Amino acid sequence: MAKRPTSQNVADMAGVSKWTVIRAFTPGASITEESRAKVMAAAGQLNYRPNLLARSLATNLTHQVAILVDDFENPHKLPVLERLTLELQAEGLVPMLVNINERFGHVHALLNAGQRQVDAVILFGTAFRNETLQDARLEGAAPMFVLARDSQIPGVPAISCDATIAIEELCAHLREQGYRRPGFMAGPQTLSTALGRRRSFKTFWVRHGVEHVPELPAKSYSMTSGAEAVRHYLQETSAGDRIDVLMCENDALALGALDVLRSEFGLRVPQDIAVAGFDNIMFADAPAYDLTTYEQPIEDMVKTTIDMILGRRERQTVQLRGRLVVRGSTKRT
Amino acid sequence: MAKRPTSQNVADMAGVSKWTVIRAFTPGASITEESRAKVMAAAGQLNYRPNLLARSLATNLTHQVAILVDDFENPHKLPVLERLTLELQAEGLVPMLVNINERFGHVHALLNAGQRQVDAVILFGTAFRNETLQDARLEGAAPMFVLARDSQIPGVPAISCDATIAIEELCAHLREQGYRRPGFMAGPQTLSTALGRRRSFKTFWVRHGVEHVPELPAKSYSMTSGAEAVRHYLQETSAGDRIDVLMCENDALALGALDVLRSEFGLRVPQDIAVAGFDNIMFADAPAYDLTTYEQPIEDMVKTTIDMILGRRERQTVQLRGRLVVRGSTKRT
DNA sequence: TTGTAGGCGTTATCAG
DNA sequence: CTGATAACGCCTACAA
Repeated sequence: MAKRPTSQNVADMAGVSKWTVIRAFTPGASITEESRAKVMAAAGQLNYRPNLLARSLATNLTHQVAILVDDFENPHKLPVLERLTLELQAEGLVPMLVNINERFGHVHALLNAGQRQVDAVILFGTAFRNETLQDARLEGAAPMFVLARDSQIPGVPAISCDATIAIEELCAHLREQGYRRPGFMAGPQTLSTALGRRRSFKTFWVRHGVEHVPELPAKSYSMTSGAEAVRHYLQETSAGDRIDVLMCENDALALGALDVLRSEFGLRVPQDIAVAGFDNIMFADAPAYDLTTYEQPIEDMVKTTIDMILGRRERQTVQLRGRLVVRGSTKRT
Repeated sequence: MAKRPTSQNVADMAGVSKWTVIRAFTPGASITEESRAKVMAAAGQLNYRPNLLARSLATNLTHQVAILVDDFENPHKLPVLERLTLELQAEGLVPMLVNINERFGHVHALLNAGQRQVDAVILFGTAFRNETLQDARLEGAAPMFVLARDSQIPGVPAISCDATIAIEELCAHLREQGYRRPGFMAGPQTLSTALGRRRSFKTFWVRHGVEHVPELPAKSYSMTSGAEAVRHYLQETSAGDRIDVLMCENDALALGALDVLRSEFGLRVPQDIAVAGFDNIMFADAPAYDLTTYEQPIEDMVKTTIDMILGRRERQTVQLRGRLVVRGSTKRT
């Protein structure tokens, strides 16, 4: 349990001043090879490494980035988190994971992050109100970024998947397969708009002559909510009036719906009703589901975000293009 | 983009010294109500909040905890991370999420965490060698804890689910259902021991007169590895010699196996072959799988870990009891 | 190239 | 109860 050695300790051992020690650890500082060697030898012996805390205090840069997540239910979070941490680390940044919920809200988190002097804040979640954040933004000096959904907050850029193109591609596929009675399962109204998927969906079908697109409202973006929503719909709708394809706002909803369609109502997918989702989460490709979906360009989104954080790219809302993944749940032929 | 106000700024405004300001923000410090009121008023106006970075430098306590994760493929990570962040935050601790992989190994991570002066390190992953960590432990002064698997590192306590009891319960259920030809799907040899599930499984069946328990080796703890392993087994084994129940070391393997059994070999579960897993991950309860499994006591494990971190509990390896979850994949009746 | 001040914003400790 | 001094470990700027 020896105390951490400081630059002074190393200096004493190497017979130089502590400033020379610091220079030895500063890339591109003016110092003789000889001095540097002496310092490094001593540092190696003492196991010295610069104290990043002290460095941060002096430079006003922590190299820490807060990631605010509010929906751990969604399996989609995992691959994004994996990628995000990976790329942040590659840039020497450290991710601080913050769990947002009723007890620990955004404002609280932002104030906290501010006190910890994080270099940036990434909002990676679904449920937050723009108004709340707008106030809080002033408090936390750190620049904010919204990941994987829209941002209506002025000055806070959003990095997301281009929903218009995505839905357009998806619907084109559905139409080509012959589906003409589409339905849409949307998450909570207030949040749903932030994803822009519902609007694009309706727009597409109206343009193709389908005036009425039934909507199946889900309480949250979870499997159980998806199950509930479709259950309710099927109970209320007579067989003749039913939709022939159900587009869900994300895969969690879609998989929940799929389960209910088959196990509770004995319907065949896609023969009786087709299903499509969004995100391409882990289980979407399992034979048990084989779900047609749309994959967000995770790597691209993450890299773009980090480029903005590091100022290598203009801090401005962008929509990136994902990839349509066609599987059995919508293939008639 | 105004600079953060400091205690000195507040002091000037309130007409006191900066130390008085600090006292106002220190619970239980000796200060008159009058002074405190003056300070708080000024602080409110200036939007002052103590700088945690400076505090950490002075106190040697960062209230940051590093969480080292090496397997984001496993859906089981998500609920644990959710719980972990939640409980850490409730104690005023901040989780630092570290992604461990080939490029960014444990030693690297520990050194980094050491430089950042984290108060503790939680190892939450499957793939790490004890030898590596043993060396690294000396570097990082922060106490380490192993979550959800065994620890063979002296001085590093492990908080995990009691595998012996778990497997015992699970097997008792299987035996009661009439299964007599059990097989076990294990992850990578080197890591598998750390979970203690394989050993317990064999022990149970030997005790009940089953000498030979076929083993299906999987390359990693993923769905695809589970699928591969069972595919290989079925191809190599004639129908008469097959096991009647397959226990998998975790749910990811089990679900992968289940998919292959049904979709590729047309076998019925549980009639032709039963399947059980471990962890009770999100999709285990979906009608498409309906997997019998064993749930780890996540909340209990997390709370115990945090109690140890905070020194509220002896830092010592413990095994906590989970819960058997019986579902259709093993129910004959 | 090297050494010296001074400062980052807080806490610990002691004098008044 | 309040103010002052020293320290935490590093960095920037300047002087030798």
